[in-house]
Amino acid sequence: MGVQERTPAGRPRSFDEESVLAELTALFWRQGYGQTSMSDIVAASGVHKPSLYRAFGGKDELFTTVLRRYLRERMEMFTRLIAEAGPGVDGVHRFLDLVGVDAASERGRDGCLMVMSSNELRGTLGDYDFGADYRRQMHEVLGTLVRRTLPGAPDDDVVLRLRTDLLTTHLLGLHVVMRSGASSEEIGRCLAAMHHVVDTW
Amino acid sequence: MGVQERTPAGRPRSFDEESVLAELTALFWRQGYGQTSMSDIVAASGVHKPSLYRAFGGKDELFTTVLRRYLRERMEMFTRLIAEAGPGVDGVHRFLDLVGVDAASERGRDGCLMVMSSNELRGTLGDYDFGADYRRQMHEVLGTLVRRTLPGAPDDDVVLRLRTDLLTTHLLGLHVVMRSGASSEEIGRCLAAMHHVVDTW
DNA sequence: TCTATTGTGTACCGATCGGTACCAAATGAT
DNA sequence: ATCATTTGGTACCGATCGGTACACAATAGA
Repeated sequence: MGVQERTPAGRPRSFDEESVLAELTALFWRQGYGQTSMSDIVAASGVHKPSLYRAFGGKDELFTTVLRRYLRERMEMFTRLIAEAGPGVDGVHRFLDLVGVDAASERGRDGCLMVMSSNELRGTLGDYDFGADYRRQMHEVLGTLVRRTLPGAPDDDVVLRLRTDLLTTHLLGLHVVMRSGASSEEIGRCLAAMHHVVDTW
Repeated sequence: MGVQERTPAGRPRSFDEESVLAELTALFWRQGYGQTSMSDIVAASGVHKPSLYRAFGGKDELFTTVLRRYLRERMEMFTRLIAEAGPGVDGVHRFLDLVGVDAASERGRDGCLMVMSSNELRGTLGDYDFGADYRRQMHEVLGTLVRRTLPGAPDDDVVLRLRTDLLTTHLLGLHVVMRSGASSEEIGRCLAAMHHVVDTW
C-alpha cells in the first residue's frame, strides 16, 4: 500500500510530464488549439514528437488532457479566491477585486482557455463536452460565493440562483473582454458595473 | 450621378457576390475560421477557387470582408431590436425577450461570429482589431437602449455607463453560453438574471 | 469580325499539417 | 554479459493546406 513506485523497466523519461503539461497549457492558452501546430508544441516543450505521442497520444488527446488539467486548476483558483474574499456581500466585492487583479496580469490578457476552446471546438473534440462541464462547474463554485450573501435563505432560493446566473454570465463575458485586447480601464469598468449591482444585494 | 452602373467589359460573373458572402458568413459562423478550409468554402459557395481569389482575395481577406459585413448586419439587428423594444425600463425587458427569441433560433445556437473570432484570432488577422471594434459598437448601440431608462440624466451619467457596461458584458457572456451547447432553459436563466437586475432600475 | 478584358475551371504547386517507422540509447531483470 | 523493455531522435510518410498557372469561355467595344 506504499506510495513508493517501483522504478519501471526501460530507459527513463528525460522530461517531467507535469511541467510539460504546464508549459503546453500556457502555449494553447496563448494561441488556441487551431493556431498551435505540433511543431509549436515540440518547440515549446523541448520534447520530440515521438515521445510526445507516446506519452500523451495525438494532438487532440493531448489537448483534452491539457483542458482537464486547466479546468481543475482554474476551479481551484476560484475556490481559493472565494475563500480569500470572505463572507457576505462584502465578500463578493472583494472577490470581484481579486478577479480584477488576475485580469490585469499577463495571463489574464489571454482570457480563459475553456471559453476559447468552447467557442472554437464545440463538439469536435471526442466525446468530452467541456462547454457544459465548464458552465456547470463555474456555476457551482460561484454558487458557494453567492450563497453567503443571503445566509438565511435555502440553497434553492430563487434569488440566489438569479444572482449566481448573473455572476456566471458576467464572468464569461469578462473573459471575452479580457482576451480581446481591452485596456485595464475597460476591464475595470466591467467589474465596476458588477460592483454596482452587488451594491443592491 | 445615376446609380446605373455601366456594364463592365469581359465575361460577367456567374455568381452574386452578396449571396456568396451571406453563404460564407453562415459557414464561418458555424465552423469558425480555423476549422474552415478553402475546400469547404468552395463547396459551400459553389464558386471555384480562382474565382474566389479574384473576387475576394485570399482566405484572410475574404474572412475580413465577411467579418465587416457580419458586424454591420449584427449592429443593424440590435438597432432594430432596440427600436422594436420601445422606451423606458420596460423597453429593456422587451429587448431581453427579443434577444431570447434570437438565442433560441438555429442561428442563435452558433453564438456570435465576432466573439468567436476575437477569441480565436486576436491580432493574427491583418491590422483590423475587430475585438475592439465590436466592443465599441456594442457598447454604443446598447447605450442608446439604456439611455432611455433615465430620461432626465445627461449622456455621460455614471449610472448610465455602469448599466451599459453591465449589459454589454452580460451579452458577451450570453453569446459564449449560446455557442457552448446550452439548453433553452439555461439561456432563459441567463436572461432571467438580467431581467432581475433591470427590475431594480 | 477582331481585339481587349474579365471570369471559369482543371490541374497543379510548394509548404505544412498530424502522425509514424526505425534504430540507437538507456535502464531493470536474470 | 545478455535480454527485454522503454525512451530519444532522425528522417520520413500521405494528406491536406492555402494559393496559382494556364488554357478556355464569354462578354463589350471597335
